[in-house]
Amino acid sequence: MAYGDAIGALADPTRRAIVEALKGRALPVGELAQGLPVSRPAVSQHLRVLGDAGLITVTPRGTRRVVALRPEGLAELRAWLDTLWDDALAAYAAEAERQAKGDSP
Amino acid sequence: MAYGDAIGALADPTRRAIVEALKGRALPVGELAQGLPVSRPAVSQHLRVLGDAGLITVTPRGTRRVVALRPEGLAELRAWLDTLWDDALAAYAAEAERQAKGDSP
DNA sequence: GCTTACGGTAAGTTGTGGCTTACGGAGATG
DNA sequence: CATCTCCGTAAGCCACAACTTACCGTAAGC
Repeated sequence: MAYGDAIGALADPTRRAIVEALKGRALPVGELAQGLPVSRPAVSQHLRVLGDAGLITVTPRGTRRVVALRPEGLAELRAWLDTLWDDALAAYAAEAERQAKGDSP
Repeated sequence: MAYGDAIGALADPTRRAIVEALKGRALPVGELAQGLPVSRPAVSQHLRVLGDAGLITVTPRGTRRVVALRPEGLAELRAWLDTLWDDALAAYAAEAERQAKGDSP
């Protein structure tokens, strides 16, 4: 159930802010933390969660650690959401038809 | 930021179980609670959260309250995820190209 | 080799979210 | 009207997650 980890990771506003900040470009941890309203250790802890969820990669470059989005991590979540969407639509249509047929007159 | 509510709602495992249970068909609250490992009041509280997030609809039918998935609630979340996906791919490609060009020899 | 910048880890605090039990109200049924 | 089922709300408890400060590795620059 890896999409559960991903959705759990993205549920936190600070972690969504991190992800949004990484949408354009990869960033070292310090630079990333500078644009956020929390301390740098807090960012480190969030990065661990995002990493465990497979949503980011961290690449050491010299003394910096460059953080980047990892598209594959989103794939599973997208797949789950899509099937959920399809099933919801199907159930919705089925219910509407039941009502149209006069299920409980 | 309505997708935030949606993602927050889906972050909880019990609420995901509720959503999964509703994938096939709409259900009254009691019947829904019967298939879950938590008490009925707990389900009621979860339904409030899911309802506030726009992910379900609750329709009184006699003395029952029938719960159904609401596909539109998923639309915004899907849209956000899709743009995130696109941007992640773009950033990933850009980073790969930077490295190929020999950014830091 | 020493120092400095970068950043992960440890320890402790606190707010909040999910759960339970107990209760109350609305609609069907006789 | 009396009763019974269905379900939402209130109150209280507890675990956990997010944050802070303090500390310690590790790579680079002089």
